[in-house]
Amino acid sequence: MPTKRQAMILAEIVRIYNETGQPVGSKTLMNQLPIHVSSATIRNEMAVLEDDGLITKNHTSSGRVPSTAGYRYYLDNLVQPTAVPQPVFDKIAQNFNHDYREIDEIVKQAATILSSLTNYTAISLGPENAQVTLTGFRVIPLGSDQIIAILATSAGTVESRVYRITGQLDTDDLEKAVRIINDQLVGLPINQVKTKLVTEIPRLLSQYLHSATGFLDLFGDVLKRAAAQHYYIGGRSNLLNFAQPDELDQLKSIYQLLDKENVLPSLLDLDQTASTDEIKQPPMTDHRILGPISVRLGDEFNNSLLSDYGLITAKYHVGQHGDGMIAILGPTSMPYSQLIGLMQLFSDELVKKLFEYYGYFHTDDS
Amino acid sequence: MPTKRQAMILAEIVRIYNETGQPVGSKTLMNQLPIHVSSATIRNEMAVLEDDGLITKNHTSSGRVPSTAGYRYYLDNLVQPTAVPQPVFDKIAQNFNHDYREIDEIVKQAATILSSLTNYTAISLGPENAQVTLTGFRVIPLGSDQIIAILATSAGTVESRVYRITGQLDTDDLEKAVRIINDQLVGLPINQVKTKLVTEIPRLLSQYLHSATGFLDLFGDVLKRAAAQHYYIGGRSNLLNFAQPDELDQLKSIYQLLDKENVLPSLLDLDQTASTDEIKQPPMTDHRILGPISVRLGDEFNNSLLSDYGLITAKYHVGQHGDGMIAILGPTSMPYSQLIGLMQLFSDELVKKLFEYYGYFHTDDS
DNA sequence: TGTTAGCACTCATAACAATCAAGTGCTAAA
DNA sequence: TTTAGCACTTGATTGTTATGAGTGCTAACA
Repeated sequence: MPTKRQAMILAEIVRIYNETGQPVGSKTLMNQLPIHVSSATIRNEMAVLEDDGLITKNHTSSGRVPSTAGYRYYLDNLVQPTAVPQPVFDKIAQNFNHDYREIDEIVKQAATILSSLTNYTAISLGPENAQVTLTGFRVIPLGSDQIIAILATSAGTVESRVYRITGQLDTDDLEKAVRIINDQLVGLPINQVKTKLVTEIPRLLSQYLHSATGFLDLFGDVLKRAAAQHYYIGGRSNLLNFAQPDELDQLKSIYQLLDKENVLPSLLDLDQTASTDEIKQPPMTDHRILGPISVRLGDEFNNSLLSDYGLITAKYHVGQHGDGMIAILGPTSMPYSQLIGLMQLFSDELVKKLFEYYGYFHTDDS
Repeated sequence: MPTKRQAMILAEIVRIYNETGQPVGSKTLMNQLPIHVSSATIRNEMAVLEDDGLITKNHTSSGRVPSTAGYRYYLDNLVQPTAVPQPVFDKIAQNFNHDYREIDEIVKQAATILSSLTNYTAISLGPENAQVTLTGFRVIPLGSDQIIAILATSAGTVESRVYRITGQLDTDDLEKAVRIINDQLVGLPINQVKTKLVTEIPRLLSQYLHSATGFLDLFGDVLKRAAAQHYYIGGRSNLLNFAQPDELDQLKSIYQLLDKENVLPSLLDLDQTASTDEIKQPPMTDHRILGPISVRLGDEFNNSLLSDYGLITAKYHVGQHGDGMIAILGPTSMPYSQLIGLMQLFSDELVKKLFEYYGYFHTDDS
């Protein structure tokens, strides 16, 4: 446990290292610290901090750099969120000042704004709710051999997709099947819909239809799309801002990681399995700081590729419409105090915008 | 104009430089060339090639590297497409061996395969046809204040989107408007639909509806989406394979260029204006080689960012369904002979796959 | 006239030593 | 407990030298 003065020095090292990007020496600290002690005293304190594993040096005679453990301690105990400057606030308000027709537009825009404000890579996850129910399913024939399937949920999302009918299903059968789906499944949470889809529904359908498999595939497909987590990544190219030129290979792997579908939710501990199954093991080191915002650093990921990266996540809550998340991916060394302040404000603004959207229509009946 | 032997030397320089990435010296050439001349002779020939601007050297005593003009000459006169090896062919066939439900799936998959085969960034543009006509438009109410608008074209694409009705339009008016659209516009090419939409249609609608603007916006929006060029970029991260570590800034700009919507078609000289307006100026240096494949190099782009890049494009033709394009973006120095051979084969396979898709349904009525 | 051997020259690159500056650890005194 | 002082370490910078790949040119040759 560092003393108060040691903690102050640690915080100052974090601050200066973040500003300059250079290791911090005892002299620099002496000039910057509010207390007046000599550089030798600071050196002694730094030796203790280093013994505690909170700071390291690149070589025997270099300044000190916060270690991952040092950042961890800083984030858990020392960081103070900074107020967001007015121009930034204005920029957020301005960029969010559109009428959105889809939730996904808002979510996507959130990632874009957040990345452009921070110059890091931003990730946004739309609001999700385990209580989302199926509110309707329709199939409309288009021409002779195509149909469009439309599925609506209580979250206000509508998923539509075109399918080609290969002749196994005629129009009467389709209508019957759709009626069965609506009678049996509307009003149920998506999870229950999924389970019923493999238990009761096939039996029911086969009583009325010749061949139900084609239809089940189709419905299952639209359902999967409607229930899929929607996330967006903004400012991918910002990873290049702080990448080490000699680590291009690693960078490439990270890009591929980001592009790989559905890897992200697992990275964020929002693994899909959590919604259907019990949570098998507690999430990894989940150091809570300042309400819904948490930070994951380097070795706390279960992916060694990210050992030099940090991820700031903020969960947000949109009333009965569920929870979502926004995140910033950057180097381990980020201006956390500013970013955490920004994330607090930004998630509030996002929630407002989402409520505004949901406010237009009634989620209960529809 | 280089002599035959000079051309042979140029081709060999291109080949060796591509394999090794190193400047090519006279001795190396002496050993590799099929003709038996001394290195001094080759030096003399190289001096001529350098005077012609076809090769350059990094410093006074280094080997030679093809200049952009050298590549240009090579591509226009010397390159010989290589046959695609069987394993590569198998991989294409294997990766294309799915049933696709949408054209866009095929187009996207094409970019993915092409990038993974070449380790460069691949771009695919779906088939487009100026003769595509509107085949139908529908509006289906969902609940009390949402509708889904569905627009189908003769190209087989179906565009659907959800809109929120703000109360200006009641159901009767909507039905009327949809009927007018179908009566007046179905069967017309998209371009004509667009022009009529701002000329006759508003008058017609206003005769029957109280306020037509909301509906017109809606229809115009879906139409725009349906008529938009669909392209996909695969293997973005491959740009990192050959990027110079000291040019990360440039790389970042290129990533942003790729992410910027609709910049790509203009890059490919398929600017959208070309389809509606007359082509105002002839496309830039469009050196045709080997049928529908052409290559654009460095300074031939109207973007200085790409001065070190090359773009191999192949136009493909899917019968009456229109033309599309696939492209590979890589460094100026690429194994052109192999890549051109690959592009020829690959675009054929893509066309096959697209015909297979279109074959399922009849484009004339539907 | 085209080709070749030979040679001086150029330049990038690597290896090596010398120097410098930043910063540390430790000791002894206050 | 704090501080001044000092020896020591290390990375970065600079200058020097050697090496090697490759060129351009000249003169001899077919």
